[in-house]
Amino acid sequence: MAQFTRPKPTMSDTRKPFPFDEFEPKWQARWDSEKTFRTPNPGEKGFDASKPKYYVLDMFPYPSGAGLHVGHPEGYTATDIVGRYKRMKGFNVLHPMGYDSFGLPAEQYAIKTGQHPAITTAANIETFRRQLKSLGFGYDWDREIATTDPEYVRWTQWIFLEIYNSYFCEETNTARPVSVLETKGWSRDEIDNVRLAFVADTPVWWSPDLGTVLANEEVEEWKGKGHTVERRPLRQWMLRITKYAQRLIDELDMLDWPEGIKLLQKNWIGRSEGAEVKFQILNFNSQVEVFTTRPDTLFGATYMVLAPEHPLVSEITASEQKEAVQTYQKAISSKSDLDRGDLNKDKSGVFTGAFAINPVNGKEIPIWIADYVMMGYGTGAIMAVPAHDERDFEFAEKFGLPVLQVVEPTNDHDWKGYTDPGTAVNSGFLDGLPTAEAKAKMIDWLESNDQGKRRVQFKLRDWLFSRQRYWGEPFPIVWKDGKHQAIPDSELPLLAPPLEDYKPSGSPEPILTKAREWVELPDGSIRETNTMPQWAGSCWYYLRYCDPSNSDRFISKEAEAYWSSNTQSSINNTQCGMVDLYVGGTEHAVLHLLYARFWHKVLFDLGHVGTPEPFQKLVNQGLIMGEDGQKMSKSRGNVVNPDDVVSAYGADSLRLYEMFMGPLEQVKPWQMKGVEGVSRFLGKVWRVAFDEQADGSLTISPRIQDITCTDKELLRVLNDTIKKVGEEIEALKFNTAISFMMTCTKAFTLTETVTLNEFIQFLKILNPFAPHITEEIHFRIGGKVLLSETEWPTYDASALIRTECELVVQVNGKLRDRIWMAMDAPEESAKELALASPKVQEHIDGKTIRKVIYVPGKIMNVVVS
RNA sequence: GGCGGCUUGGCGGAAUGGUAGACGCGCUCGACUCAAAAUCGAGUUCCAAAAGAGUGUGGGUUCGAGUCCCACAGCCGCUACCA
Repeated sequence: MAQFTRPKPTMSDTRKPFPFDEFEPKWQARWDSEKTFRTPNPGEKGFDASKPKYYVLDMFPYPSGAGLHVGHPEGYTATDIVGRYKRMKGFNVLHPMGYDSFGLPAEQYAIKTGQHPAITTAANIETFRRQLKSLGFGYDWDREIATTDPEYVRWTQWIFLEIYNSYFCEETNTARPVSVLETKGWSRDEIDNVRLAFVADTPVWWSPDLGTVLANEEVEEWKGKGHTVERRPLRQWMLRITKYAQRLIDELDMLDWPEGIKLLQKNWIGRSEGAEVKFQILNFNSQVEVFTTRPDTLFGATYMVLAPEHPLVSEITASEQKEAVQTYQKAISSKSDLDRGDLNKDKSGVFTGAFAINPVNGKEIPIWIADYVMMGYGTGAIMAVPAHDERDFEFAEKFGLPVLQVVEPTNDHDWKGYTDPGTAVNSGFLDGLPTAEAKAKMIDWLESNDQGKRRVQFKLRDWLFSRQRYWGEPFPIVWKDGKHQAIPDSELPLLAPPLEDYKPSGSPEPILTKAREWVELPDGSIRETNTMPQWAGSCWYYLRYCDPSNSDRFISKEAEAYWSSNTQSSINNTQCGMVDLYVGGTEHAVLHLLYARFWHKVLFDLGHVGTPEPFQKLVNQGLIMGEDGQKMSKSRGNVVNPDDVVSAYGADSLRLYEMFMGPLEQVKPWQMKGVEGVSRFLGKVWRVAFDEQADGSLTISPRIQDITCTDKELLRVLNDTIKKVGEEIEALKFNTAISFMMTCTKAFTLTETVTLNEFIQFLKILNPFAPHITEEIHFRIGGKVLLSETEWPTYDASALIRTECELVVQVNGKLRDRIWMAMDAPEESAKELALASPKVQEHIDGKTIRKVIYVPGKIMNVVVS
């Protein structure tokens, strides 16, 4: 059990190093009542248009019943430090917080506790808010939002209708309103076929015990939690994210995101270039299209494989193969995903009895079905080139199919199973060409002979956007005469009706169908009963923060323009994302971050927002592990509760510790001893200011004096610290920033006179990290204003200048001596001093000096042999 | 299998190609105390000391490499028959 306790309390040890339990709540109450961190919008009282904006965003939490986890304050403290720092540097800082309060987990929790999700959600939000406030974060609480608020739901639904009422124009590569098509005379059905939100019958992942379908991307997560999923063809709402695949890849280049996350998104979108090839089926009027990235190997295609679910299978299967094929199909459909993919890589398959004609040489090749070909990717059919594809090779070996070489390796690799580029052989008009050229030539041939064409294929699927659950936004859609249509804006928000029983029924019917009175409208139309996934709310919350109580628009033009302005990109000077800094966990690398980018781009295309991307700079905080180095989990009993840390050491200590643990982005283990360490540091700062009397009362230390500082060394350390801490905050290197402040505190501890001005400067730079204790000290030593409302100190560069230095002298790269000399000593005199050193002499004696490297102020390296 | 990340004292971690181990934890010793806690001070990579060795392993570039290049190993994460 990693339960932690305060070091054994003794009779006299009831007092804490500083009375955080008294002053932390006091300052929190003051910030709250004075709305210290309120940020006015353009047009509002107190708005200063001369200041540049800085938008620093946290990934808002899902308010679970478990309350805040120590992982939350990690990112939240980092953004709070940056936000408070930028504020002191003269920015209008937007630093908001809210709750991602819809979703499956909330509903699961409600079912478990037997309470309505609205009640549990409200209670959980209450807990989260209390915990967040107890950590002293400088949020603008007037901007607090929850995705379940009716006013928020209203605009989520409104944005959905914007998407619904749009199509993707291939010419402009942007979304446009479908009204454009109406004026062009498109029919209703034609328009419905191109909407960015559309209804489709597709095989989807259905979970009986959750009572809903899941997006491809969510399946693993819920399976991991022990839920079952099965494949079912169901009628679902989809969002046409695939139309944005290319832009979602290309526009990553403009973002200051970790390269790893960009790569993760690129791989998820999965672009591959190749060709679509048509194969005529022998004795049938049908053709099969395959997608291949290696059209140059077409001459080597010795068989074809269809996915078992491929619609053509039943049509082309020869009667003598029917039984075998059907048996195989049945076996595959009952196979779980795990059997088909993860665990079983053994190739299996059945011959259909049919043959396809290779368009390039007229050869008849057998058509098989096999589960290694997926219906969901490409065309659900492949041409198999066993000589140059591992999977095809394995399959051909197993079933004795011919293997024909068409690529000559460039190295001494055996041609069988050689998959890298080489030189085309046995390939007619391609012979002798390197792979890249052979691909191009084959595509030209296919296109000019109408046998295929160039094609770019993406792994990304359209986004399955509907759920059958209760705790989500209802679709603002009604069905009339079998056709869907939007409800008028005036009816938004469309809220779910109250339901007594929202437990999964085991059928794929949406739960809202139970609310008959709500579903059936007087004019005979019927409400859509699906609800939106949890992602819907998190796709645009950063926009709503900018103008949270606007009842006319999801965000006003003015607020959008101001909070999108002046975003600084480190890559090129283009302004591309709205949010300057976005901090959150890596678990959202592909889902939330991809969906939000997609929605933002649609809104951008439609002219509702002015930037093509939502988040300019992204930083992923590293996971905090348990004290045992394992992932924190209830079952391991290594979970640390932030409330316990706050009551034992105070909020400032928790904040400081989480920042001191190590680099923000790194995975780090929790160490309760480390919290004690930073708490001790804060105690030292406290004791610079105060002396404790025998009776336990505090008096201001007589060392503090309001006079001009003449202590050069103190001035040097302080100014160096001011400079470094500013730089480190900008670089998000909070751990080293804190270590510099520890060093500076030591200097204050050792000096005889603590000059007031210098000490207050120090309190200012510590303030973003430990806001409570710094305000308290400042107040007690006579400060009249809030430190957080003062300006960030500028450092005095002249105080940093050193005239002397300790020059390191090396002989052949090995450290031999250190010699004090003038910082700017000329090379000749420095050399003279260095060579005179007995320790250096010892190592150059009798040898020839070949070279002397001199870096003034740092190092001298004498090279001898 | 693929992709990404990581590897530095007893521990968390510092180091624009320039003194490896800042800062903190822990530990040791000392001061204060009847004693302890708290606090303050000194020390703490390894080796008994000197010499030397030392940033996962092996090479390379360089006057000089934790840092750059090549190969390899181990650990962690994500992904997985993507044609």
